Amino acid sequence: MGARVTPRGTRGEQGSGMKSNNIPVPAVRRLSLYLRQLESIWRADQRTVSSKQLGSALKLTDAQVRKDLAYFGQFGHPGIGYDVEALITRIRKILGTDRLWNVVLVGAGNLGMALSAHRGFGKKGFRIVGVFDTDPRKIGLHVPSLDDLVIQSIDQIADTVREKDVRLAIVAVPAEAAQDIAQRLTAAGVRGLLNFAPVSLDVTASVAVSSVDLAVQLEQLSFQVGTMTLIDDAGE
Amino acid sequence: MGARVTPRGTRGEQGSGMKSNNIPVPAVRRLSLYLRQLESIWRADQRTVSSKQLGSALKLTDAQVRKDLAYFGQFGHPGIGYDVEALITRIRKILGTDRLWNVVLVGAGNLGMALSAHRGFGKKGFRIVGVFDTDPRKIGLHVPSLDDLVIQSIDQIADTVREKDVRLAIVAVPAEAAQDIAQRLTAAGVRGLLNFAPVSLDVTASVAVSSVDLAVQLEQLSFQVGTMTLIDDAGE
DNA sequence: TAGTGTGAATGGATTCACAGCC
DNA sequence: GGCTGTGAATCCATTCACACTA
Repeated sequence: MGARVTPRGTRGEQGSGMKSNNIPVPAVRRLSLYLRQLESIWRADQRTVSSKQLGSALKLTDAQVRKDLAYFGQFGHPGIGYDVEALITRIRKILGTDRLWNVVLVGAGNLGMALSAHRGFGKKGFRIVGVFDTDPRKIGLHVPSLDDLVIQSIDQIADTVREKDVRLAIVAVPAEAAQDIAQRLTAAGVRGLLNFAPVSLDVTASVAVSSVDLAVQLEQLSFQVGTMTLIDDAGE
Repeated sequence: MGARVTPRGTRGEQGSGMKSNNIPVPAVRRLSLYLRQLESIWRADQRTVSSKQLGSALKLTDAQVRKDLAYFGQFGHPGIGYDVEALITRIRKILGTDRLWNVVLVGAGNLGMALSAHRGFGKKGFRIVGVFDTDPRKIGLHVPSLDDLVIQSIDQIADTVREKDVRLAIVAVPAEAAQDIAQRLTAAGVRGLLNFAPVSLDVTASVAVSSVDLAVQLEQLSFQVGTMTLIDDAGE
């Protein structure tokens, strides 16, 4: 199972002789969407699905879907399609969500508290086992949605990470604090960061970072709406 | 200024003879990051920046930065670099954030309320001018962070969109409700949707959609951490 | 010397098209 | 007839390398 994602961006520091089929980054991103769609199809009591059907729901071609899935193995049955339940199981295993992940949340502001209450995480097997903040007025308060949790001081992150075998962290602190928090988290042994602060975090290559900048998302829409209008004006 | 983004995914319905330089989608995404970084550089009192410096802060090559910026015009001065202030102004204009955008927010749950309080939107020129929900117990309540706003019924969306010239909407409702809300919003004339519901929305081609699925983000980290560990085990 | 802008070359990802299977 | 898996072809994005400019 030596699946490896093609590096893109990070220029290779070393060139070992390992071949292994490289999986495109975009294919991995789509894998999550396939899973989400399959779960919806399963809830609709459909037990089998074709690449064409799966693709059209996500606005992808059937060939794209087949190729993506083929990167990870042979899941389909010619003439039949894919077994929905089996495919869900396989994709969960590939993504690593066939087990529980303990997660810590840093930043107990508006966004942090909303994230602590977010039901979607639990459904996918992510459990928030610690909430941290620097504000002394917040430390000690109970987290409403996570009833047995109390907001702790940042200094206690390392202990929690070790005790609860935490590998993922959510960073929901102001931009100025984010780099320092990232530093502390990686030093404590966290392997992946979901960053909501509007800064580009600088971390070791062995730590994965995924950033969501809410304002940037709106900015992209602003651009798209602007250019679409131009196209409309041109009379298409 | 007939900038057009390359379509990817949507197969061409028509083949007009218009050439125009196609801008890669990834370049547009990076444009927002350049802007964010430039604003940070400006706050650090630096007035000029090279493609190399801008790139290294974002882990991109200098060539990438130059090519991206060149898609939109000639901004740099050989031997000098880019004028930070001028470049900020130009990028804001390209992205359309050189003016205010009125935005509506649908869904007054945990996430919706956190988004209403998010300072990042205001800083970029996005103003929330209406908050909507279906829950009768919420309708009429004041939005704490937006003091002159009251939560309204979904039925009033169309009026607000018309009166306030709203083009963008944030969808923070449960998955089951999202498609219906998207439908109402587009019918009311909204041109771009920022969707937080874990579903793929089906809308007219003239409406832009940007989706953020928080659980999917963690799922991607789970995958990356999993494969990274495999690589570590292999002894790199 | 330091640095941009850009054609040409490279490297990846998507789509095509079809052999093979149910 | 319907559908997968996959090499080959195409399309697109990134990187290289260099002419050119301050």
